[in-house]
Amino acid sequence: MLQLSVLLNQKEEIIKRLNIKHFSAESIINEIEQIDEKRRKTQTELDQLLALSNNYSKEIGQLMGQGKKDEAELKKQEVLRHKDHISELQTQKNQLEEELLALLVKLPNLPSSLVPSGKAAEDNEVVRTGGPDITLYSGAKAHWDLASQYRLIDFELGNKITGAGFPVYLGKGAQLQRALISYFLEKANEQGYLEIQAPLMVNALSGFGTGQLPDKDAQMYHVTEDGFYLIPTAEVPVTNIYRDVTVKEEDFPIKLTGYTPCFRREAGSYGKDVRGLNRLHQFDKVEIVQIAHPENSYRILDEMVEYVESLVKSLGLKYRILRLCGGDMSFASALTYDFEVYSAAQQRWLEVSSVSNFEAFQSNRLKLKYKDKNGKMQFAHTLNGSALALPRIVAALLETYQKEDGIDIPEVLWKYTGWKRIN
RNA sequence: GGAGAGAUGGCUGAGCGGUUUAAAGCGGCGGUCUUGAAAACCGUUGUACCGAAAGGUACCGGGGGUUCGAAUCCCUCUCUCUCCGCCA
Repeated sequence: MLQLSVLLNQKEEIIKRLNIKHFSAESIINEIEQIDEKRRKTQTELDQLLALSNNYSKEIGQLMGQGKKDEAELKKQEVLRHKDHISELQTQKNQLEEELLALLVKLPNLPSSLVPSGKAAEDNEVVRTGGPDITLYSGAKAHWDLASQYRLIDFELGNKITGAGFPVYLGKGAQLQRALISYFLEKANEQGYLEIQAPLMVNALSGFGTGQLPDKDAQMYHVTEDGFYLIPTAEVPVTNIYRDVTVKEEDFPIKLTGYTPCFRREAGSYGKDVRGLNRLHQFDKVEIVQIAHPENSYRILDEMVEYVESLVKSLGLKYRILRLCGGDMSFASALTYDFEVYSAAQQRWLEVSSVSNFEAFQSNRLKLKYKDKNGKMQFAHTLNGSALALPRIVAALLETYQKEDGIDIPEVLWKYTGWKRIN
């Protein structure tokens, strides 16, 4: 959520920058301006009346103490004259505040100055490409065929138990999942991230804090009976640890990591996008989160990108890093780098990580602050990234390392799997 | 799931409906003293909003109500603790 004071002071600039996200903000901001003005007026008037009535009440108390009941009674009548007006103003003020929030929440975060203008995925900027070139033997298979040939993943079974997009991993398929999770967590620990096991369901306040709610909730499974949401990413519970928290300036940066399954409804997806492991309703992911001093957040974003790159590299996958354009980035992000690995058999790029700086956008919703050197409260910056999401990594691993008689897995995983080859 | 008790500032913990403008202690910050420190003593101590400022308003788990006036009384929700039941 953008800060109201900033919004009103730099109106033109903000409208211009939101254009990069292809969001026209002018009418919303104008409306905000009007409502805010009404809100201020209402509060000033209300506060004056409350002050008046508080004073009368105090006097009544004193008069009662002195036994001057008649005088007290007169004052009571005086206060009663304003009572209706006070409650009217109070209702009005609450209403205006609600309206204001409802509008504020509609505005996406401002893109940083590095964000390329552009409408869709094709307009993303390739920052760099890395990893080995892959030449497959003729007759190489897509990961879904490999998965069933070696009995690693049973999509049909998941279909039976739950529905499409909930695969069942078996044997070495399941072990590979566990190995990747352990590997990613151990690496994050080495980098100083505190490992967290967080709830897989969150309440609405948490969903609001990180920006999934309101309006963007079509992506989440909703447990209506209890008012909970299944998390679409560990970002939600992990970042919300710091909701309503004032951190000490010297504690920056706060580094957290967590493995969780992620649940996404993915309404409207179809075709080759959802084939095999390409897009699932439930998948595993290790997430890294940082809470940072505003002065350092972009240096930290670079650091996180470097870290994620080291992971992808260590798995020997061909990859590329994209700087997302305004049209392709998320609502809450100021700058996002996506990592894609090459699916050799499908001959397409698959997104396996998204690393973002949200600046103060989430903090403002979370009320996540620190006290600066002058003793003023300021919003912290939040960042997060996948490190990494498993299914597409598995898809790329299977396809990249397939031979005619088996699949070799990267050496870094051996100590977690206990074996080197699928055959 | 049932019964009972509770939720007060950074922490502990008082608080007959009206000098509560939330006591006191601890902690934090500043100062005096000291070569330095400790001790002692003095002062200070939250957040949000309105206001150019002076100042004002709100906040005692959340929401609502009674009252001229609510931390205090009533309703309701949430959470915590104790006991019982169930259970990995």
